[in-house]
Amino acid sequence: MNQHTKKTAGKRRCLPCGFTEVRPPRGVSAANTFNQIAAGITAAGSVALDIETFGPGKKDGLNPWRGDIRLLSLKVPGVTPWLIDLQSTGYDLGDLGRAIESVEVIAHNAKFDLLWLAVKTGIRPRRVFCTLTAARLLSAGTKPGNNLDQCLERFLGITPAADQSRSDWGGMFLTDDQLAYAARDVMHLHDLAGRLDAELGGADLDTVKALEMELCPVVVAMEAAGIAMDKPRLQAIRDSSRGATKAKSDELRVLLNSPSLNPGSPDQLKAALSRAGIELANTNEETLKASDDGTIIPVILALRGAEKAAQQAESLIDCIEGDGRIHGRFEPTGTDTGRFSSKSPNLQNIGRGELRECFLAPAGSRLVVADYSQIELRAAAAIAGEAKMIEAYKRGDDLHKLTAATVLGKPIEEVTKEDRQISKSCNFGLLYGQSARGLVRYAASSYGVAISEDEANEIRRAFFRTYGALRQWHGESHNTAERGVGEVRTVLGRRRLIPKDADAWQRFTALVNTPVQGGCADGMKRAIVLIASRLPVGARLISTVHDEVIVESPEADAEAVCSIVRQSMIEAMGDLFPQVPIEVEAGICERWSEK
DNA sequence: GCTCCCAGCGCG
DNA sequence: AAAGCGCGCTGGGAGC
Repeated sequence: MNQHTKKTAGKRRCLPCGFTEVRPPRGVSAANTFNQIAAGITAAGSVALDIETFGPGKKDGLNPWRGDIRLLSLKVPGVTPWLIDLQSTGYDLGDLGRAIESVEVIAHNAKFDLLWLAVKTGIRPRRVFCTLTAARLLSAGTKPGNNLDQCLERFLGITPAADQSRSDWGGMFLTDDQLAYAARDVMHLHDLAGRLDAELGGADLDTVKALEMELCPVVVAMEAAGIAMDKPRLQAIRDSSRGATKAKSDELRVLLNSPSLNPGSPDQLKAALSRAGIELANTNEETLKASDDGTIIPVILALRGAEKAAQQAESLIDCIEGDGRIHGRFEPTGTDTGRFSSKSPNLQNIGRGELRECFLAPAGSRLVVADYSQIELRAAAAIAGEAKMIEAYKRGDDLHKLTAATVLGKPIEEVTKEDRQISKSCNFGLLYGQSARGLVRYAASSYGVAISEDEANEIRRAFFRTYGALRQWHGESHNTAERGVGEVRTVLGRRRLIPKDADAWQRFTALVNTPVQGGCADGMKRAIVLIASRLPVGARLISTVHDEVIVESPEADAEAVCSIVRQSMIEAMGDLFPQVPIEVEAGICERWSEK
């Protein structure tokens, strides 16, 4: 019954909705309480965990380098939740921190909570069950919504309560509504995790679940580490790009005789071009290039390029934290296929030019940059059982060149650079169902190679004549798609559901794309886990871009780290695609661009 | 002032 | 009938 009494002073308060608030008055240590909670957690063997955060600015409450944790909510089965006001207790949790590190942590979006804990308290749990990750693995390819309320409702039938997540968690006193909300967030996590775990097992997703849960703390460490930036260089790029943007805009306004034109508006640009006698369906790069007049169009393209660079440089600068580093977020389950997505900022679309030179190793360190060579093509060859490709890889041939030779019917020594470019676009486009028309467009816009549709058609036929197993794999996939298949899996067992309303074409592309792209993502993730477990003290993973990883290493260890990374990548991917040799290009550099 | 969608474009 | 796949960010523009 004393659970239902409400004390206004002192460090513990119990309310009818059932939780224990830990909020010692100033100058009073919370150590004894922490010890008791630690004992409870250790005895339970697992703890459900959630934090509430706040910050001075709008989005600072989501950024551990700019905001603060207000509340740490902990729950073990059979005990009312503990709500710890870290603004009262401070971030040193002593034995409680060690207890949390020693048990399994259950959290919804565990990566978020773990990142804050790592940055603010140094607590780094290793065993994790993320209920968001579990829900996403189950729902990949569909959009049911996987936030905590939606999961509680879908998996446990619990109806959502008032959402307090966006309330002010920085106030002097937290409201009863806020505390009730925080308690509720951890209250059902054990049940939810249990239910999700059973569903994962029932759907044969145990292997991919194990991988993702192992990956979670590794990604947290990667985000916490961040990448060192050359800020002055970035500012110089921003300024010169802004200058170029301004100059090109002015030039364009004169050329088009429209002083008030906003070149950033596709509508306005299209209208102005029309007045100048250039009629276009839209103003994208491809369309512009197709009607290149040699005067106006190049200005537009140059403007767009400068604008993009200025924009990206500016947004990178804004993301640099007090430690001089960018701590981007990697989302291991951010895509339908199993690839990572990246945000805040997106580190997977940094231009290959001077911007990459701004990512560097601090003094005394080196970057070890490693990427898989043509990994998707190798995976496709393995999946389709394409002996011709596999044999070529085993011989160490240049596959793009080989494809060019066979498709164009030339001896391999007569293959030109342009031929190789065309076949490169064949290899990567036709693989996923690209049509002849698509090939024409792709070759033109990506490689600057002009071919006719007839030529493209002939190339396409020749490609599939050469690689018969690929053709057969596509044929089978078409048949499966026509039959209305509802899911597709990678070799590791990762599942992508195909929406009920998908047409046969969408099913087909999902069917050929996911095992390749997703399978490679599985291999990369296995490699990342392996690398993290093998790196020497002082070296750390700092980024990944689909088929590439970056490790920051003390200069003295760089060579050793380089071989660890290369070996781990080959090993991890080779297990999934043993039919085909895996090649990794790894190098040591001071800037990302130098690889 | 805010939210939403779109076009456009960077990457693998 | 026609169709490469997978992302996130930005500014413009519409609507509330």
